[in-house]
Amino acid sequence: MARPPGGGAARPARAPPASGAPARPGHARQGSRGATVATPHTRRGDTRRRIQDAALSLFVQQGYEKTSLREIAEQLDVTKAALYYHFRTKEDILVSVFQDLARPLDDLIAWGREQPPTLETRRELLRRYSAALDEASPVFRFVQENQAAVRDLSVGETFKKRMFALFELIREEDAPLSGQVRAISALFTIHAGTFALRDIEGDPEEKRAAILEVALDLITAADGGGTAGRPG
Amino acid sequence: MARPPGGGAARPARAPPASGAPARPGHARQGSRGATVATPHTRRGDTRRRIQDAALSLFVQQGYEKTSLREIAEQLDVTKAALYYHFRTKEDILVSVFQDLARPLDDLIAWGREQPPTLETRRELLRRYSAALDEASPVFRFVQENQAAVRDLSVGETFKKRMFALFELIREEDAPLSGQVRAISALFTIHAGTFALRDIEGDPEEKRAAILEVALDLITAADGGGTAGRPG
Amino acid sequence: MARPPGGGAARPARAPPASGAPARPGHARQGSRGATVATPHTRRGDTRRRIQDAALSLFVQQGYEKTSLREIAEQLDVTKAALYYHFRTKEDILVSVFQDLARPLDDLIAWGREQPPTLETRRELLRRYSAALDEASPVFRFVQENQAAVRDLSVGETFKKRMFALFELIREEDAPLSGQVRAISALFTIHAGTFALRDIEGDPEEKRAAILEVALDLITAADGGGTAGRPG
Amino acid sequence: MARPPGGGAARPARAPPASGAPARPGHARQGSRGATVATPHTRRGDTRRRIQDAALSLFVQQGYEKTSLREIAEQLDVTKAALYYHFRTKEDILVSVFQDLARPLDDLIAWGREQPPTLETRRELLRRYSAALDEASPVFRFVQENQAAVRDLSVGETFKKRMFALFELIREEDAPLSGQVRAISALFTIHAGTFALRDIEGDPEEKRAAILEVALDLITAADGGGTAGRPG
DNA sequence: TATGAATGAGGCTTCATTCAT
DNA sequence: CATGAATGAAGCCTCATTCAT
Repeated sequence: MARPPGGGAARPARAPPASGAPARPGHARQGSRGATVATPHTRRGDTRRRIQDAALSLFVQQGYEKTSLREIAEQLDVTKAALYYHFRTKEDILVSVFQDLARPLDDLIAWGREQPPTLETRRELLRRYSAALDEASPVFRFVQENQAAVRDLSVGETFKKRMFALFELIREEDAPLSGQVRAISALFTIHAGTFALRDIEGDPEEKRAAILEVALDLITAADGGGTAGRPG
Repeated sequence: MARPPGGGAARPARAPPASGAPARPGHARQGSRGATVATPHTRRGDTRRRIQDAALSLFVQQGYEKTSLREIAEQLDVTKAALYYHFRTKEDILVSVFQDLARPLDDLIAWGREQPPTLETRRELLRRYSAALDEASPVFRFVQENQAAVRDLSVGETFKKRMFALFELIREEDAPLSGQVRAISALFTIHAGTFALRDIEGDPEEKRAAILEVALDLITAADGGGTAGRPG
Repeated sequence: MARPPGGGAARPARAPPASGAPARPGHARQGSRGATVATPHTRRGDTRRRIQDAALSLFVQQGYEKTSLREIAEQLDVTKAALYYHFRTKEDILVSVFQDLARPLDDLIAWGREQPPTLETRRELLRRYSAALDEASPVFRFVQENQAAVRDLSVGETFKKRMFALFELIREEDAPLSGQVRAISALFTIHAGTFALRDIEGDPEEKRAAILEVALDLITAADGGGTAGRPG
Repeated sequence: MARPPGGGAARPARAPPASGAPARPGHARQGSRGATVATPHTRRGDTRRRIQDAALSLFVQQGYEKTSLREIAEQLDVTKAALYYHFRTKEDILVSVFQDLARPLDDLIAWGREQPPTLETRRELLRRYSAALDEASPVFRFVQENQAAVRDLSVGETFKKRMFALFELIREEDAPLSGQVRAISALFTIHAGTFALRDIEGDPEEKRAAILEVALDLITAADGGGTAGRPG
């Protein structure tokens, strides 16, 4: 019977995306692939990827619930049935996008666990998180704006776990409550700030720097103890 | 029919149901009514309110898109058509809930505009915002978790405007970028912190205090300038 | 129990519209009553009439099926329930309008039956029919445009019978087929011509005259026999 | 999905179902297919056509508004959703039926425009119109009986335009008013006569002939001027 | 003489999904 | 590698109607 791939693990033989190699940098428009080294075949076997791209793009634009498979298919000029050749369900598309795009976060957490739990580690975590956000931005934004929809999707649980893990790495276990809050706040500052500042004036790079600065201050103050935002 | 109550604002003069008085304090659980003064609660004529309560409750639990009018009706043991007697559309239910529940935020903004733009005013704004959040929490949580769904609902625009107005009051117009970020961050700390800390240990009142403390520090530091978290 | 009148025959005591007196001439806009002698009470007990007027007006504008009781009620600034105080069903409203407005046609048929079946009688029937159409135009137009909708309403059967009766009076029983067709054609010319020529140029009175002239010619030719349009 | 067949005109190149060829002659009863050349009628792939047939049949029987998609679907033993696979809306079904069936009228108009505007042309137009009516009868009858319903459907405008075009061809531009009326009357005689005489005695072919004769007389008289119905 | 509240049926439409080809 | 055809469930909404007050 038709539909060999589709499954989570059982990918078709062709081009197993394997570890983490091609990384998909831009992810900007549908069908985007490598940047410098142009992949020659314009549309050959990359349908799966194109679906992911289109789906994410629409999910981000309109929300998960409000995006129908019809729309995704239409945007790609493919039939709905084609989507089902590549993915088992609508949720599966989302999951697959996450598997690819949330890796930076996984890597970050893995890295964090290997470091000593010093202030500098925590600061570096924030720096790296900020950078990661810049890259994988769509997924994060998607999660932020679709919390309710995503809550009882497998992806929701996954994501929550990761954020919590990150939080665990960033806070100082036995700091006072205000310290914990500062840690969370640092995280949120990066997270939400990134999106909130979009609508506001200024050079993107400068803005990112400012956000990071504030977050670092927060974490530093957290370390110092309750004297709020003042390490010294 | 000629004048169903469902109309936006222009309610008919007669039959003034809850023309502003009882303010609905808790609104936490479905069907919750007055706290101190026992409202008789005749279960007749309060259907409109019951719909609002049930709807909000479900919207918060499952998200706006995933909550169907059928569910709302079933929960109230009423037909769907009954909902349509009281409200013109699904969105209208949401809007009406907002009209009632977002007032604290409006009041806060109004108050803020009458004050001199001093640091102390900004601090007081944060304090009051924190208190308001505690009360109207469901609506705010709803907005936070349903951003995508709410984006192209009239309610979305409204809410965004209000948040922006609040931001305008809280930031110092010509502070450096990092100051602006700190202002936003203070707001988010209260906002998101309130929800994020729910899943975490500790006494609610203490947590609120800690969150507020951090936010106040942020705004204070913002005032001091770029020296991040350190006013002096 | 409420709802004393409503029924077809059992009208409330107040102002039994009785025979055919007030005739309702203009029927132009909602609430129109006598022309010269202004009825003083602007809105007292005439609700029944106002409903009929509004209903007919909407039925004509939008069609019977597409006009809802809500719309009628809204236009009168009354509740739907009020309509049900005056009429038992939606169809009843239509029926009542017909009862009042189709009388000219009944009278015409009655008159025709008392006359000798001469050509001149037939010609006079057409003349009077043309005049009747001008007055009761809305109902006729309504029937013409809502044939499908009206077909299985009691009103449909009634109307069909009347038109057939008129046809019987106008045709010459044992004329050749083409004569019969000419008779029908004469009727249709008046009927449809009245509506079709609306969108076209010219003075209304002149147009009516022209239509009548053609119809009279047709009936005259019909009388002459098969020699098509030539009496002599 | 990407390209459902339901699209208005721009059908995809492949899968050209009925791209103009078989013209669907009778279309009288539901499911009727070709007459002389036995179409295999595999009951597979002809669903679109079957929908059109069933729909027209029901539209004619009960009227457009009173025919629900449920009924259509039930009659075909298909789900409502199946209808939506083939057509985008209820109106679309109607439109598609028209596109196929109103062509004879279009052709007639096109032909008329190429002829010199002589009396004989006008007479031939009537003859051909009478023949066309006989064939595409259901659609015309449908329009006649559902004027109100069809008025604000795209199909209504279209049809009106066509009838007006035909009228323009048939009348003599600068004839006196009565001449114009005669032209319209000729059209209506064919149009309405065709339906009105159904309920009446006699051989169909004879009836058609009689109707045509009267119409031709009318147009001839129109040409002669005001002497109504008399060619000589 | 009406209204307020509600109902049950049904309308059109869309969705995620399936499966033979 | 994909399409064409279809389904069952459900969505939002509107309608004519009822009945206690």
